[in-house]
Amino acid sequence: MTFDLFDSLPQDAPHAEPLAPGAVVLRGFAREHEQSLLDAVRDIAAQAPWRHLITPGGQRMSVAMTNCGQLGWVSDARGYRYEPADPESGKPWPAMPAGFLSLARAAAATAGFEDFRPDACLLNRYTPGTRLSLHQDRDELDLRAPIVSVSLGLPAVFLFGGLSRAERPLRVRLAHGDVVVWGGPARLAFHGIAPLADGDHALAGRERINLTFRKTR
DNA sequence: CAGTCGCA
DNA sequence: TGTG
Repeated sequence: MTFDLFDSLPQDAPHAEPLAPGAVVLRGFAREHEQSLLDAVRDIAAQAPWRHLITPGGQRMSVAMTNCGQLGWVSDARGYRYEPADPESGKPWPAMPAGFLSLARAAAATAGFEDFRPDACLLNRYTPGTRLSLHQDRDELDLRAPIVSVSLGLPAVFLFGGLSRAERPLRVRLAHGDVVVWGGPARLAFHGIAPLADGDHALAGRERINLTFRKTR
């Protein structure tokens, strides 16, 4: 990886807001697809219902999760891993909608990561009070590929830290339609979501939906 | 044995 | 709220 997003980005992506080398917020990037994205989320949740996973330490996560794509992220007493089927039903995860794939690819390319081919999409549902404490996405085998994260519904404060837990994270407000991409030198950055403030979104109601695209292998 | 997507 |  020899590129630097601080140098390579802003000209062709006017709404790009660099967070760190290898990390950028694309403001409103997903907005034109808001309705079809939310429709697809409903459809996925009808096949693989939202559920609260248990951490290896035995704690119930406040975020409700489901997945689509070839593989889905799961957590239980045995640890974190990617599974080809929903452990609740034994059925394969719902297919990744074509629109999800093209949006994730376009966002990655805009951020300087060409040819992103995610094989997993984790869907997170936040309601007021829900949080996700600082963590790294390190269960993927292919760390060359970036993470692409799409925000829908209520706004949230995104915590974006460094490669060590001790570095104080930036606090960035993410609104409906914003997309964050991080990879390269930022691929293993610690990140999280502060407790969600109450509110009411015209399309999503009292919820924030986050789509996180990953290439796991 | 390392790490801890949560907690004290 | 930062750190183990």
